[in-house]
Amino acid sequence: MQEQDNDQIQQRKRHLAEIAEMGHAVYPHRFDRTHTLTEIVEKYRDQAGRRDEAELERINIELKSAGEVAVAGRIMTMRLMGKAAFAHLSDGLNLLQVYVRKNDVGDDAWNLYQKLDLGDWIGVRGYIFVTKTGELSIHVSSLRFLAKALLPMPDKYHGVQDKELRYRQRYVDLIASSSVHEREPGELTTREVFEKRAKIIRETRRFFDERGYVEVETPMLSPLATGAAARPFVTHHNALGIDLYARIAPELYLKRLIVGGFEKVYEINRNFRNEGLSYKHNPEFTMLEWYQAYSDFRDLMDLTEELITMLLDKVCGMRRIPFQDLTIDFNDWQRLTMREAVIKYWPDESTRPTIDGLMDREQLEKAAAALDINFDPKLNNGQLLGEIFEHVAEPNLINPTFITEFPTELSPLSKQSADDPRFVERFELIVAGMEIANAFSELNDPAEQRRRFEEQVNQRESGDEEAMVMDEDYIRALSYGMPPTGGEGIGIDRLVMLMTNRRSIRDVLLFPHMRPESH
RNA sequence: GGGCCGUUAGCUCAGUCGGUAGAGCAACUGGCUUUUAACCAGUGGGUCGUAGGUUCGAGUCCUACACGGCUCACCA
Repeated sequence: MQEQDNDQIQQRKRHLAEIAEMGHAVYPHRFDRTHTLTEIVEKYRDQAGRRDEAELERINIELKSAGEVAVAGRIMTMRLMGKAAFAHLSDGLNLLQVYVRKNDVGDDAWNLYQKLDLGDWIGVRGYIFVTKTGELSIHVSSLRFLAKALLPMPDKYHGVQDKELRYRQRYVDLIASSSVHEREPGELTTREVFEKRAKIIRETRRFFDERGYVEVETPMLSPLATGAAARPFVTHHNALGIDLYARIAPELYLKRLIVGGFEKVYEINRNFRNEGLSYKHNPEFTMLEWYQAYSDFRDLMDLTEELITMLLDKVCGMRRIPFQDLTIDFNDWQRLTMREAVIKYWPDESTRPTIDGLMDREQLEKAAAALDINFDPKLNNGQLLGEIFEHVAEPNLINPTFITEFPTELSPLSKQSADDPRFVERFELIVAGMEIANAFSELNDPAEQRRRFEEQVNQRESGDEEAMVMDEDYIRALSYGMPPTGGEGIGIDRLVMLMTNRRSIRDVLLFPHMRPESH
């Protein structure tokens, strides 16, 4: 707006000045509606549609007798025909046509109408009718100016195609995508994506609330960044004179609450990780975590299936959903151990390792070499198996699959398997090649937890910046006794991606992180 | 960080062999009282991402940079 105004902006400013000269408030304070546009559209949907003349007349007499309504919205299209005009108003979700006729609104309103531009906000009063082409409309009797759009609207047919513009100026994307004509069948508008996102979170809360979980809030800023393997953002607290970290996970705080006697808690909130951006990574992302006493990871698998199928039923209305080129079938839940998955998806018969081989250093290195994986020789066996799994199996797991039997080295907060201490009681849920959930039977032995932390500290000292740090207070909490507990985290953004068929996490974040604009 | 692609009017996009910039929407003028990607006639609108270079001449070729997209790496 600082740079030189183009002809369209100048024109719009002129129009605004002329509206003011006509005596209208150019930024009025309120407008009383009887309905939202969506309410009208939904209420009278059955009346719309092409009909013969007599039938149409009957319907319109009936609609007119119902009296006037008052609605408001942003002007998305305008068609002027001499002394009458049509326009579409938008409430962001739905469009409703209005019909303005000079004879019916009078000269003042008609003159005002001449000064309106695409994108302006107006309120109208009038009665509902159906046009001869069958479109539900409002026959306007009076008109009120509500606010000006000083900047020109995007192409009404194609909307905003430039992804950078869509992410940086989401408001423009939201305006334009509500009326874009060119859309794949079933493709959601930007607004609809975020309505669905809200519904997913709402229904998730309801799910846990109904089951007696208590929603809690734990620190977003804390003196230690723990609970996950990731690099943190650092900030400084002036009054205390200490550095604080934006949390990378709420895990250890939530388990302290289990120690304190909460039996079931959950939290839906942001985590922050100072790492790269990708189609499935954003530096801040929304995580659902919950913990429940007297449960183990098997209970959590069942609950996860229940939660996600409930969300699909309510949000998508089906359990077989399209995702990019794939179809994901949420009626088909698989359970595989990590080693079984590696063997199942191993690409080449002649080099395929055995189940036992995947626990043997020499065999693991041979397997990694066969896959051309460049691995750090400092990796331990568990980490190497994890690498191999991610290369061979993860991208191939399309339908929801619980991967179990994680190596203990990869899982410093999980309880070991009762019959094989090389593994922990943990699963990850993989869908469409993405990690959606991660859960385990929580390690509640403070002595063993200390040993695991010490291993992490050693790894950190040998250069692994993502290894965990020692958390003495957490050990102290566990020393007061934590009952057997299961805990899980679900990446909400990725779940929203699946349920709205969006390939990039940026498409399910209203304001994704971008490099700042250079001016 | 590497590779590939993109950046032209407010928006969506063309631009041939290097020869001085095009369309649709939007805007402006006129016409039109049930249109709907309204229509008909006419008009205006450009530092071609930025900075250099090659050339008689660069939107077009070369180099660097900026921003973005995709992808690989990283992110267990």
